Amino acid sequence: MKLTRRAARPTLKQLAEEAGVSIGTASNILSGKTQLHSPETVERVLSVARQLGYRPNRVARSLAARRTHTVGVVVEPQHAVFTRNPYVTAVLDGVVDSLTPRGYHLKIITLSDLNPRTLWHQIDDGTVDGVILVAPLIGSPLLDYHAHTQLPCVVVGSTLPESLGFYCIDADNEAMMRLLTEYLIGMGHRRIGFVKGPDNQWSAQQRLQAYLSAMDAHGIRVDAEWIAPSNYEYSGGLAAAQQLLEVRPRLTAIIASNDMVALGVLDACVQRGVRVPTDVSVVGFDDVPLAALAKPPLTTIRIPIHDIGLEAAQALLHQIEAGETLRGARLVQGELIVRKSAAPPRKAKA
Amino acid sequence: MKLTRRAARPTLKQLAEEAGVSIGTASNILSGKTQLHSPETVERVLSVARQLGYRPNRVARSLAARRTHTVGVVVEPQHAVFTRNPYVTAVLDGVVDSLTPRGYHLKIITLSDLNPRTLWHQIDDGTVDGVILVAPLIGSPLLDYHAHTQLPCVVVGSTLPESLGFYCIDADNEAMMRLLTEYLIGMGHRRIGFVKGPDNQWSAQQRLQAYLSAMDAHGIRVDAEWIAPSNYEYSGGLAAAQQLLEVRPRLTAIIASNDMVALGVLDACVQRGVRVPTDVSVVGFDDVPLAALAKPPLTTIRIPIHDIGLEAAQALLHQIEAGETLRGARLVQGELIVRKSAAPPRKAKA
DNA sequence: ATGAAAGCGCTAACAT
DNA sequence: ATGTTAGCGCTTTCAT
Repeated sequence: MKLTRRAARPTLKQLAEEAGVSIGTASNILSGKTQLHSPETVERVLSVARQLGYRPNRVARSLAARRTHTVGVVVEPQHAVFTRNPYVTAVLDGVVDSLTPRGYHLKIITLSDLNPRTLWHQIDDGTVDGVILVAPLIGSPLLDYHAHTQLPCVVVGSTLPESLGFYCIDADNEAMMRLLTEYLIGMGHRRIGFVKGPDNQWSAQQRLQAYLSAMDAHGIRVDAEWIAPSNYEYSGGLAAAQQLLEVRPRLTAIIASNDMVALGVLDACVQRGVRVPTDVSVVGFDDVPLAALAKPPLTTIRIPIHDIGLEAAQALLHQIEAGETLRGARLVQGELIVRKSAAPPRKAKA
Repeated sequence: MKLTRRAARPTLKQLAEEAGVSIGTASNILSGKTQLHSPETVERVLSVARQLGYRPNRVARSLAARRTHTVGVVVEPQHAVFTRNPYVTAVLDGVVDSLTPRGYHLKIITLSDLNPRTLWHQIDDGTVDGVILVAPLIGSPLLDYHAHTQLPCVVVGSTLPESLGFYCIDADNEAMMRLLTEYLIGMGHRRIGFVKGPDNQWSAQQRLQAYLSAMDAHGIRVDAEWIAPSNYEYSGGLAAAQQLLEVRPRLTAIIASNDMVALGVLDACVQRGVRVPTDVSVVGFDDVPLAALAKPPLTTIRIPIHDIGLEAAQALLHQIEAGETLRGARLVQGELIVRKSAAPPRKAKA
């Protein structure tokens, strides 16, 4: 047990020398294959490691083993502001919860530009064993994924067409939006407005279609002016509601295609003295944490976003470790959360 | 220009052969040192790279160059739920905005346990060039940082004692809380309650002290029951307010030590029929995006969290690239944002 | 049970 | 201007 110079970080080689074993032996023992060696050797190596403060260099390990134990979460520029994106944040939480206990690490890949020339260098650069694509957009170069890389991948938050060859985990947007629309219809609403999301979001399209088809199924003609666009954010809800509140005769309900938008709609109502739900019902989608805190508390569809992130990471690790490629879509069901922002229309009440 | 087998990912060596140059030449050219070589060679190498779909293996590059171009953001377990932590989220946004344009990558290091034996393996494993410590807690093993690693580091969201040897970027909690308290006092409030943050948060302690000393400076005796604890979250604000609303004679104002807590306080008031700001003034701290959306909109202190994250990343990159070690604290000033949740006490009004 | 040796794919001297 | 070579720190056969 002689004194060790604490100059630079010790390497495996130094450790092995100090312990009087070969570098291969040290490697085995430190990566858990202890049953291959005699108890005394194991003990000696471990104790020298402790004493030296040895820490394996994960970069070297990754290079040699061709495994990084890291997964990348790829975020489109449009989503990259976490502060405004409770959805991405919740997915991230789920991913972390799944990765951490399994010893995997997390790299955030925020695409600065979508230049197809450099895009794949950022994603498939050898530093990750697989990636999670968060809500890729319609028309995104990311959809060309399989033409550019073999990296295991799972998509979250967008249900992509089968033909693209992805494995997607997402809310069942259509079923859930149908449920929500029919909830309102069942209450007696007929003149129901809709604030749609960005045209380049798959989920936005699916939610819109489901609304449209539910209305149609109930024989309700949807006027073009009942539909207003938004950016899926608070500001978009605010603006959209200004427009929808002008419609005459009045809409009795407004479906916002996500909660942030619904919060904007709510505030627009307050600003114009429109009472919710007395004058107009407002509902959201996702059930982000803020939804319950809204005034009034938002009736919405709860999507288990955290669990989706969790499951996505699990599916990815499975692909990585089993070397098996998943395909198709896993549609996760949500549930209607009835709070205070929706009520039967006044006419029906009276 | 013959056909290339698209079997496995091409390596530098293959590329070099294909282009008829040495591996060193190829390396130089692909890492931008093009002026060392003849234009024809450069062109040839680049074109072969394009044609082969060559992507450098960043792991190998990192090992050889001993630079990963990656920074780690270290998050304590207590903060690790992004969904509930607008502060961390905002810091992250700032960090990303600073890193991405500079070609650095981001690794999220969420500590699962704080076992001092394995802690440093997670942080200093060769995969990052430096780290940002997000709001390390009082008593955290992270504070032993410098005894365990030489990795460049900057601390964000905690102003640590100088003696610990860190470079910290943080809000000037004391000055800002003094400002806030004096704003209330200046309005005529005397009986001002305080919802403190967790005892293991530096910022919480600093904010509490500043409140105490501001009150003292104005000759106001603070009763122990005017102070309630919280977890810095909505739920904590809710609970704390229940308690503070019982104080007799009544408090005329409540300072929440951050915005999430203030939102809880606001809701507790609503639940008990206490009007804000008519019956009691409520103020927050941080100015997270939700603060403006609260009912009523929250009077608070704006902390430029995003900029703090941005600056932290910049300071870190500076240390990494210049090899220079920073120390001490950079205190960032905020500003009072007057909205609707605070007003003079009724007595003073009448 | 242990050691020796050949890489993993790249960078960076150094040589030419 | 280009090529050669010695690693970076580790994993993993393959011998012994």
